[in-house]
This record gives sequence, C-alpha cells and structure tokens, in this order.
Amino acid sequence: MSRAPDDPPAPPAKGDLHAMVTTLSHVARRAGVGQSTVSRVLRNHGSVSQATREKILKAAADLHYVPNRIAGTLASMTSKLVGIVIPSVGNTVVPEVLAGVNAVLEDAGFQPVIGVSNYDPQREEMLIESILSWRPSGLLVAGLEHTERARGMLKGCGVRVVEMLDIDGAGVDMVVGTSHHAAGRASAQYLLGRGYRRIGYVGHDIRSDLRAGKRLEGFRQVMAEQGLVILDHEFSPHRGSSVEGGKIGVAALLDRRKDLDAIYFSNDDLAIGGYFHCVENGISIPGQLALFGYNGLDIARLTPQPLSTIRSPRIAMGKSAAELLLAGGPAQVVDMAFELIPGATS
Amino acid sequence: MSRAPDDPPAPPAKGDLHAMVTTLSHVARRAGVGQSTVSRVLRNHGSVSQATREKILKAAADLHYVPNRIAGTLASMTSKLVGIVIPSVGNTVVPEVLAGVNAVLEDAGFQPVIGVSNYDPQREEMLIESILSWRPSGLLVAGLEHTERARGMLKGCGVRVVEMLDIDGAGVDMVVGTSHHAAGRASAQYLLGRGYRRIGYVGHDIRSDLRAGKRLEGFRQVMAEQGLVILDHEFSPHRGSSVEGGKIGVAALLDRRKDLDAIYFSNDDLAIGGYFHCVENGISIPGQLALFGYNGLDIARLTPQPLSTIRSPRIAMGKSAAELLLAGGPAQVVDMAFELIPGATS
DNA sequence: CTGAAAGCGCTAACAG
DNA sequence: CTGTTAGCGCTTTCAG
Repeated sequence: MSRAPDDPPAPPAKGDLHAMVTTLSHVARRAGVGQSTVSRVLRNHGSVSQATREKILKAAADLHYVPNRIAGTLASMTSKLVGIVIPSVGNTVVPEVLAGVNAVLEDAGFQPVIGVSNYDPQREEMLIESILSWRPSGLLVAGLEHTERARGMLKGCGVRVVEMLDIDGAGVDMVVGTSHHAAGRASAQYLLGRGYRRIGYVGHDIRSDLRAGKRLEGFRQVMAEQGLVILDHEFSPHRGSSVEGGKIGVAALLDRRKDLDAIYFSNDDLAIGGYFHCVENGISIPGQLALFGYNGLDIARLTPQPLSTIRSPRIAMGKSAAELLLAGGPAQVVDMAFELIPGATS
Repeated sequence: MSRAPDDPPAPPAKGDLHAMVTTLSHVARRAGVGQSTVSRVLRNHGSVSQATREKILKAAADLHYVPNRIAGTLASMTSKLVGIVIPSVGNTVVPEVLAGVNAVLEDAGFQPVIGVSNYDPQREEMLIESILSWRPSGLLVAGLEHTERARGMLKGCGVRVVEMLDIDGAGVDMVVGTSHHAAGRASAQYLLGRGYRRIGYVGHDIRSDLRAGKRLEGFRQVMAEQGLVILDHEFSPHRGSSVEGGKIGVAALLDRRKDLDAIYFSNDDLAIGGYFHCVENGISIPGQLALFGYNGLDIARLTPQPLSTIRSPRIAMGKSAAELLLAGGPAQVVDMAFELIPGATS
C-alpha cells in the first residue's frame, strides 16, 4: 500500500497548510517528458511540438496542476507581484483609486499585495519593508510624506515606485496625483468670487491627513491675499471622513459664529453631513450659508442640491499610476487635473 | 576596480527590476558567521549568543538587508500570504469587510494578495487559480457561488478557505456571513407589520449580485405567505449599487404605479437615491411612501430622516473570517446576526 | 551555540 | 524540438 515518496497526492490532505501538492516534475513524469519542456509549454515560451504540448497539457489537467509562482519567481528573479501601500480602505477615495490600479494590473497579469497604514507613518514604514520582502516588481504608495527610513527603502529597493494622489512635494521616483494646494486655492477663489467673505472651516484630523492640510493651506493663502482669514474652524474628532463629523462640526461652528456666510469642508462626507444639518434646521442653502466640499463623490451631486466641490480623477489616477509603474520610463510627475463642480450649495 | 561577483551592490541599480540586492549570505559574510546563524537571528528562532546576535543585526542594518520572503517561503513551505477574492472594491461593504480582515491579518504578520472578480464567475475562477499559485496559507473568498472548477480548486488546494458574506448555501470549507434570505424575510415582515401592503421593489442587477437576489427571494416569500406580491419593480441598469440608480428607479416606478405605499430596495445606496427623489418631489416620507434599504450605511442613518434598513456586521465579519482562517479548526458555518434598524422612513 | 549541506519547485542556459 | 544541469535565496536537519 505504500506510495513512491514522490507521487502526486491523490487528494491533498485538507487542513494541513503544507500539504503536498503536484509539482512540475509530477506533470513531467506523467507526460513522459523533461521538466523544462513542461515549463516551456505552461509558460507558452519556446517551441514545443504540438504532440508533446497536448500530452503535457493533458497531464497537467489530469493532475490539477497549479504552478508554484513562488518557485518561479525565485528562479526567474522576476515577480508578477506589485506592492500597494494605502492609508485606509474605508474612505471612498482609495477604493476608486484601487479599482483603477487593479484594472491595469490584472490585464498585465500582476497581483497586488496590499498594506494599509492607517495614516501612521511608522506603520507605513513597516509595511513597505514587509511588502518589499515579497520582491514585487514595483511599488505603489499613497502620498509623498514618509519616514526617513521609508524613503531610503523606496529609493534603494531596486524597483520602480509611484507615489499617488498628491504632487505637492518631492517624490522618490514617479509621482501621479493632483495638487491639493491648488485645489484649496481654487476653492477659495471660487467662494470669494461669489462674494462670500465670512468663511468657516470644518475638517477632520489634518495632522494625519496631510493632503487635507495642503488644501486648507492653499485655501488660507488665497484668503490672506485678499486680507481675509478663516473666521473659525472645527475639527471633527473622527478619524478620516465622516458624515456625522460634518453634522456635528457645523452645529458646533454655527453655535459659536452665527454670522458665517460660507463653510469650507475638508471633504464631501463632512460637507454632506453639514448639508443635512442645515436641511434639518431650516438653514437655507446657499442663501443663508454656502457649503463647499472636496472629492466630487457621486452622492454629493445627487443630493437635492448638488454640492459645490472639487472632483479628482481617482480611477484615472489609479490607472495612470499602474501604467506608469509597469511601463517604466524616466522619473516624472504627472499632474492629473481636478475639476471644480459649481453645484447648488454656493 | 573590479568587485568580487558576490559583493552587495553599493546602491542597487535603479530602474532595473532585477537589480542585485543584498542577500543573507552577504550579511553572513559581513558578520563573519554562517548563513544559518543569520537566519536564526533574523527569525528569532533558535538560540544564538548575544554577541553574535548583535554582530549580525549590525551587519544586516549596515547592508540595509531586506529578507527575501519568496525564497523563505519556498524553503520553508509555509507562506505568510493570504489570498482574498472579492467581487468589487467600489462598494462600501467590501472595504469594511476588508478592513476587518486586514486588522487581523496584519497583527499576525500576514500579507493579503487580492483579486477582484467584478461579479464575474469566470474571472473569479481565474483569480482563484492565479492567487493559489502564490501558495497562500489560506484563502478568503466572497460568496458561496462559484464555477464547478473553482469549487474543485478551493476544495483540492490543500489550504483552508473561508467563504464570506453569505451563509445561504453549501460552503466548501468554512463559512462566515449573514443570511440574506432571512434579511429579506425580516424586511418584509417589518413592512407588513407596519401595515404596508402595496409594495414595489427597486434593485440592481440581481443576476450578478446573488445576495441581493436572495434577499428579494426572502422578501417575496413572506409576502406570498400573506397572499401578497410585489406590485412592480424596477432594476437599475447600473452595475453594482448607485444612488443615481435609486433616484431614477423610483421615478420610473412611481410613474407607472402611483398607488404604492412602500418600496423595498436592494441596498441603501439605491434607497438614499430614492429618498432624495421623494424629498425633491415633495413626496412625504413615510406618510405617502415608505422606504426600506439594506446595509446600514453610516450615511443612511444621518439623512434628515434615518433610513429603515438592515445592518450587517461587516467589520466583525471580516475579523471573524480572518481569525477562523488563521486558527484552522473544523469546517463550520458562522451565522453573524444582522440588525434591523427601524429608522424614520417606514 | 554554530556551520555545512541538502533541498524547496521552478527557470534558464546549454547541449544534443 | 527536448533533456540535463545549475542555480534563485532561504530554511532546516544534522553534525560538531
């Protein structure tokens, strides 16, 4: 009843993570050919006679052979893995960028290995190291700000890296994103252009979401150029974006300053929350109060009054980033234009 | 000026995907010890004298050594990779499940390898094969419905798999989710209990989103038990969920049937769209028309009138799924209870 | 406590 | 067109 030690297992033992599985050599033996021939056929690389090709394909199918890319990667020194480091997954923005990235990667036969930093630079540093240890053929990371050591690793890892979402700052290699500083400026110019002067701000944690901070900075800059300042602000305690934070934030802000004529939000979620607060409390929009967001979320243009906001090309950004990564080419910065959507709330 | 062929490269050549990188043996040589000792120290496994340990750690740091887990995985036959197959990323639901999954995986030092099927069974099958080729130590897949071949691969792959989100059907191994059939039933019972009888349905593509189909089936079943039927329905042409689809769908539905007293939606996005339509058109909620969704999205409880809906424990589901996967244990079905949220729209 | 040696499963020359 | 032979970089006995 004993099997030769090298036989392919009949049904691999379930529950054992390291169950023996059919390998290339099993297929080779079964087809009565050498391993390299099997390898050639399976990778469609090199020429093999139609007869042996079919014999091999049949043997592989019979044995339910699934190639071991770990071994393949080690042997060929080229992996079909791409590392991705993002700050969160909850946010609407990131999934859309990922969708764009994924579309491109999948077409090229690459598999993403993902790490989520939770907006923590230390965690990001660890993730980068961890992902790099899988020897991906490229790395996609969100944002331009990293720890010293993380930047060093990105520079020295020997593979291309694309920093996504933001272009306001120095990149390690390639950069694909929008200028949040410019978006903030555009928002302020728009509001000031419409005559609003008594402006408040409702945002989330700007220390962790650096891009929101850059928008605010741009916004303030334009106001300062007109000799104006943001009259009051409220920071939502919620990590990341939150409709509820906007609702609460606006309530608190208006409680302190009843004379505001506009509120600038760090994103659409907050702005929608603020909008709901106004609707519930009979504050007329934009007559009594104007609202301006950021992101251009779908839902924000479908509220009874479409939100004034700025939309960034998230899917396109993800696609471009992935394409650039796979294509190689010189280090460069790709500025993906954003679009200001006037809406009906300002 | 020539270097020994095996020296660690000063700065790895940038732009070459296969740039030579420092390896274990470089570290070993630099520390003046054997490779196995370095391996022991780096993995904190086996005993090594404090002196050599420090020597090795220093050498590794000096050379910016990043271990090659591809090689490690091959040698040890145990990977720290977990495969994840999901139908989409755009949806609010999936990112939250992923957040739960990720929290657990990261704590255990695992890295997720993700594939997105776009609700296409064929694509899912390919993804499963592709991901399996990375020899993950476990697989997390969404849903219970797969192609014949996909099921075969899941069964025969030799690693544990957890099917997430749904428990209405036969699983391959472990299953963690909620009963969508029961959710549909609960929704119908709730609406009928409140006296609504003339009910319509607005949904998205039920052929690709099987779970939405199961909810509808449960809903219909309860109605049938009372001798009732869904009077009319409208299917949004949008793939997946969409606020806009709900807006348009409700408009179309009400256009045909002005006598409806309630609408059941396949999810909250659609329901919110429907809600906006009503607000904009002066249809009083729930007096004239009641609305009921599914998902329990944050935003749905923050609209001026909180939406009546059912919330599934998405983060918890992700966590449980990942924990179960890593823990091993017997095949089982974990029914994560959902919660019916009454809201103010019904 | 430490080193040498034998692979892990596959790819990539190199012969034939 | 096909088989043989070295590794890829690491882990893991097995001696010392």
